[in-house]
Amino acid sequence: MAGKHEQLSRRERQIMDVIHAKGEATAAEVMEGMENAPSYSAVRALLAVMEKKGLLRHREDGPRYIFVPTLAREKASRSALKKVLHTFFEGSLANAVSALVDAKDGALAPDELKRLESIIKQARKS
Amino acid sequence: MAGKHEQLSRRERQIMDVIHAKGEATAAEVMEGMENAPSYSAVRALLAVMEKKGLLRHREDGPRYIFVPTLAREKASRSALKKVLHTFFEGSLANAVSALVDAKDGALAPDELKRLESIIKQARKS
DNA sequence: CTCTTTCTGCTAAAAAATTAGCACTCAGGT
DNA sequence: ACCTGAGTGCTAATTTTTTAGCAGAAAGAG
Repeated sequence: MAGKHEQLSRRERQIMDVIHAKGEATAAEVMEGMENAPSYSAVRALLAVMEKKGLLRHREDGPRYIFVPTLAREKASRSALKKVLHTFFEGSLANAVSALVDAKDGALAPDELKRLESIIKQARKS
Repeated sequence: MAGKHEQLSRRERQIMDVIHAKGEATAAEVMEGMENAPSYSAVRALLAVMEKKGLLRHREDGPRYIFVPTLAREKASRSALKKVLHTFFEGSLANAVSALVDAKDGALAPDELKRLESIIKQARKS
C-alpha cells in the first residue's frame, strides 16, 4: 500500500490534485488552480521534477506542455476514495454516505439521492 | 477553502491519517501505524510541532501522551470526503458510488449495497 | 529582419521538513 | 538505594522541498 503516490510532498500533492481535477493541464493552468500558488517558475520546476519521478508525463501542444497523470484516473480515484473511507469511515462506503446524509448543511442534494438510489438498485440486480 | 489542514507536510499528513483512523494514539502507536516510519524520536518531534501548530492536542495517560486531533472527526471526515469528490468525481457522490459499483474487484460488498439502499431510502423520506 | 511574448531548461539559494541523539524524569523491580 | 525501561523536551544538523531568476528557442507582429 506504500506506493510512490502516498509519498508526495505538499506541493506535489497540490499539483496532482489540480491536474486530476482537470484531467490534464498546462503549467499556467496548474498555477491558476492552486491555492497560495508560488511563482510560475516554481510550478514549472515542480512539474519537471514530478515528470522525472514518473508521476506525470506530458505531450506537446504547440509551444507548451500539457501534463497528464501517469496513473490512470480511474485507479487514482478509486485509491483516493478508498483511503478516505479507510481513514475516516472504517472502510465502509455506507458509513460515508450516512455521514453526508446526516450533515445539516445540505451536503446531499435531492437529485443526488435520486441518482444514488437508482444506481444502487441497478447494482443489486447483478 | 485554504485551511491549515490543506497545508500539511508529507509526514504531518501521514501522522494525521494514522491518528484519525485510530481516533487517538500515542507516539508509539503513531509510529507503528506509519508506512516507512522514521525513528521514534522523529515521530515525537513531529507530534510536538503539530501540537504547537494546533493540529493536535494531547492528554496524559500515566507516563505517556495520547494525541487527539483538534478538529472534530466529523468535520475532518466530511471535508476529506468532499475533497476527493471534488477532485475525482466532479463533486458528485453518485459518481463516486457508481465508480465503485463498476469496479470489477469487488470494491462493494453485497451487504454494503443493502445498507446503502436502506440509508438512502430513509433519507429520501425527509 | 527585429522585437515581443510565451514557452522551456537549468542552476543555485532559501526555507521548511525531517531526523537523530542527548539529558532528564518518573515508576517499578531487586 | 540503585538500576532499568519507557517516557518526555530540546537542540542542532541533515536532507528535502520550494523558490526565483537567467538564458535560449520558437512563433507571430510590424
